[in-house]
Amino acid sequence: MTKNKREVRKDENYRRAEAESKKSQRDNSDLRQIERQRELVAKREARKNEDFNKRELAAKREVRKDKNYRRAEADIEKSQRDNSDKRQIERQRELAAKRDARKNEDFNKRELAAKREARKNDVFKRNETEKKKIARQDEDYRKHESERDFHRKQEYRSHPENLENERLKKQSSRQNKLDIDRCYDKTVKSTKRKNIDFTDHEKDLKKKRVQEEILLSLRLPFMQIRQLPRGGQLSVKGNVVNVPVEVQPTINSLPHTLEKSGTISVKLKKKLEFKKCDFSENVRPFAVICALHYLMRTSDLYKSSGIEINKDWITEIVKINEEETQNEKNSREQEDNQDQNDSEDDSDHFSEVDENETHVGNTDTLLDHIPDDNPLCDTGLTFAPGEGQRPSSLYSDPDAEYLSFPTIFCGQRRSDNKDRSVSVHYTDIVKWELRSMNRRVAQSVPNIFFKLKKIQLKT
DNA sequence: GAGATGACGCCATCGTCGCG
DNA sequence: CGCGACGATGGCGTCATCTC
Repeated sequence: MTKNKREVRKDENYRRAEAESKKSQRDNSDLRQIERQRELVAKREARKNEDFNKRELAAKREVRKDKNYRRAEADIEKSQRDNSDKRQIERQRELAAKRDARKNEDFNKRELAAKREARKNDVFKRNETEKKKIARQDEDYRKHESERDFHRKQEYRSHPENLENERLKKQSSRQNKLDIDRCYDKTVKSTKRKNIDFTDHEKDLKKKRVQEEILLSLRLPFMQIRQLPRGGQLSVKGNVVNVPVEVQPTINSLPHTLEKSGTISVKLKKKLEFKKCDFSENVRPFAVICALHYLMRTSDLYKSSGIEINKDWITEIVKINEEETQNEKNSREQEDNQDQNDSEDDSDHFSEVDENETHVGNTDTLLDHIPDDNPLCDTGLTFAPGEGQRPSSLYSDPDAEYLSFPTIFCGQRRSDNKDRSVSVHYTDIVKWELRSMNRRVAQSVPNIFFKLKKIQLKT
């Protein structure tokens, strides 16, 4: 076929006819487009060729020789330069802003540092925490805060590595605490802790008369204390009988006087039927009830006993106290001058007054009321505490000592051996208490005997 | 086998810090 | 100054181990 065509093309007529038909084809626009695309592709291919590039550059150089073209080019460059100027300005502005920001940062830093310094101040810190506390008193705020914290924690704990971190932290903190505890116990051996127990107690319980103490005790340790024939040493005979006592009837029958120093005579009997009374002393009902009120407020042991005090009386006392605090302010200067009077009071057994009650007016009222109280002294009140109660064993009553001697222990338990990391034997505690700076244990003969019996029982 | 003890995890709360 | 974020810490329940 091809061979035929070649041969045919040799014929001139045929060739002309072919060219003409092609021409007519090219006139067709569709065909032209297709051809143009083909040309573009071909050109692209050609540009990849360096020679073609060189040729193109040369062509451009030729074009630049034309003035108009150059002017146009310069204009373009100028506008580009303007753009770059604008950009520069922008950049400078940014820099300035950054500088400002940095300055602000510095300022902030300084401010923070100042705050940090301020927070080192205890007063400031206390104020801050106080504020937070006040804010946290609000129910809504607390709810909100705990919810927020809860969500935060949940989010935090969703990552296992955080959880692990938390665990490790806790572990190390516990270890630290343990170490400190052990070190502390090795060196100080918990005696200091006991010391704190003692000094924390309020002073007004220290100076209580024997019988006032008995009236308040929830337990009565009955024991026979005798003077030995030679030398007059005291000894205890037989066992200690621990009797639980109901304080409520005693308190109910005590007159609720408002005078602080008013005294009444109280006799204690083993049984009401008996004629002989074992103890007889003048007692200040005010002091007794005040002490009971204090014990009820502070002591868990007394709170659980369920004693009720007349509330009306308390409110009246509170009123009086408020008035007295005002008076106290007024008469504080005068009080210094009353030291002589106080020393006189101390020498007089019956007018022994608590430290808190050293007011000008008290001595006066005491003097005023002595004649009034005298008839009471004759009749007096008689109690038989613990009558009809069943004695309980010292074994089964671990709180007996605290309840028997409220003036020594102020209704507070000693810290338990469970709370100490090193257990301390009862004898060590007794030794410490007897040797303590505070002589109240050493001066209480019944308590010494009580301790003796307890140790004998334990061993 | 019962209770004592220690380690641990989870949660709530608190004090402190940073930011707007 | 007030609020939110954050870390420290205490309380409580649980489990494992020890002791009698």
